[in-house]
Amino acid sequence: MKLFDELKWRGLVKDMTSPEIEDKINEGGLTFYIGTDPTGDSLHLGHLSSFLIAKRLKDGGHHPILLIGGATGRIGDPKPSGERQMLDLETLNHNIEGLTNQVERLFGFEVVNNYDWIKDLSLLDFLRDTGKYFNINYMLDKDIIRRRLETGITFTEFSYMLLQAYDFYHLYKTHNCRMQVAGSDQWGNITAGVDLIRKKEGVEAYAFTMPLVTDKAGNKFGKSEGNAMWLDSDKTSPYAMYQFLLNVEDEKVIDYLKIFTFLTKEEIEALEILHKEHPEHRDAHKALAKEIVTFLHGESGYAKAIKITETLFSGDIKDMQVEDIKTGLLDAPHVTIEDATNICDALVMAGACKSKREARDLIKANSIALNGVKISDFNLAIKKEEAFGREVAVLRRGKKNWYVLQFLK
RNA sequence: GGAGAGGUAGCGAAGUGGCUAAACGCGGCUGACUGUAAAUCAGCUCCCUACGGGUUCGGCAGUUCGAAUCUGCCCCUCUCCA
Repeated sequence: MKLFDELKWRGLVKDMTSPEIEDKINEGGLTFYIGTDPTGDSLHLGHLSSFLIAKRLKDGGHHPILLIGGATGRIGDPKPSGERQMLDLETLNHNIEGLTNQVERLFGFEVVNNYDWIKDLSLLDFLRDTGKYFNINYMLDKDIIRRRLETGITFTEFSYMLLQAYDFYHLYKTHNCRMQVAGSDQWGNITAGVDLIRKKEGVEAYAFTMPLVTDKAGNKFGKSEGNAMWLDSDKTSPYAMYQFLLNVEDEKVIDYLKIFTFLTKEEIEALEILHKEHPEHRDAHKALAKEIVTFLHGESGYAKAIKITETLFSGDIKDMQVEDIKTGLLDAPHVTIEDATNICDALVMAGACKSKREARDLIKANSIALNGVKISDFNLAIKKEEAFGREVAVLRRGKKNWYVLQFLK
């Protein structure tokens, strides 16, 4: 299968600026870029799909550049819901460093920072040399701007598009970068860049977008309990990532295999058959979780995730040995307590609840288990002699939230 | 600068003097059912060391026995006009 057809098959192509892109992609040798603003110090699962496209293109003989928006990050890309909170310089620099290290480690892309060329751009030059190429009506016609006109948009965010267009132009001039790849929400910004290059240089640049990856309900994919699933193992453990992927909706798992893994068409189609015949075996889910966790955290990270999963889901915790519990719950929050600590206090200390009131609510709702046994008495004292090996007790909130209580020696 | 509309819990949205800690929907948490899925059904969802206490309806100051609801000033948003 040719590279472009493969991208199509994986559902990674939404809009293209030109049909020539198909040939360009199949030929190889193109320098292209993807961009991200340093809004966090790690990428998350929502970023991964477009970075993997870049990886696929790289493996197909193209040259990827990652642009980190040190400058554009100070402005904020307009989002539908309203103005962004501006980040201070210290946070941005911290984030840029984190992202750069991560991308170099995971993907091996060349990394550039647009602050390096935008910081010295004079306002007057910018307005004359770039602003003059953009009619306001053209800008107002962009989908994201149109939507924001209802609720309002500052001049600052309105200008974002011009900076991104300028970035593309700059990379064309300095790196002979001819193509940009992004999520579909970036369509307005990237076509602005394509137009700028054409107008200023008379050169055809290319761009294509990928569909936004969503869950079944149409929400952005990659959030658990409202938090992003980070690619950094310090922020989201291999186990947490593994579990998140294992619990993906049945209807979406095959789509995700195409988008997020390097498994071949044949391998994925085989998994699809297995999945249809025995959804309860979750072969597709396991493959998805294995591929991604191994890509991000290596064999050892994957092994760790599996080990913990086996500890927590393959039997009754009551029958476990101390050592298994210790290793199995390595990633869970740990807290040290005294003998006979009250259950509500322990729940708060462990971070399972925000207050004792909430602790009581959860106990009333039959949601709390101590050492595998449901609790109904909120005056209960957690005793050392009932603990595993007289040193470790285990709290569980709901089905999947575990907390380790370590007794003082 | 002028005229009008509006700011209610994470979000959307009722409520226009006491029965309101504030309907309803979404989201979130939890329980049941399952396959650690989805769908469905049920409970919880301002805060708290609770048969109780504390703080809310953009902000401040008033009117009143009593205010999210009335008055004044201020801040913010939207629409139209300039």
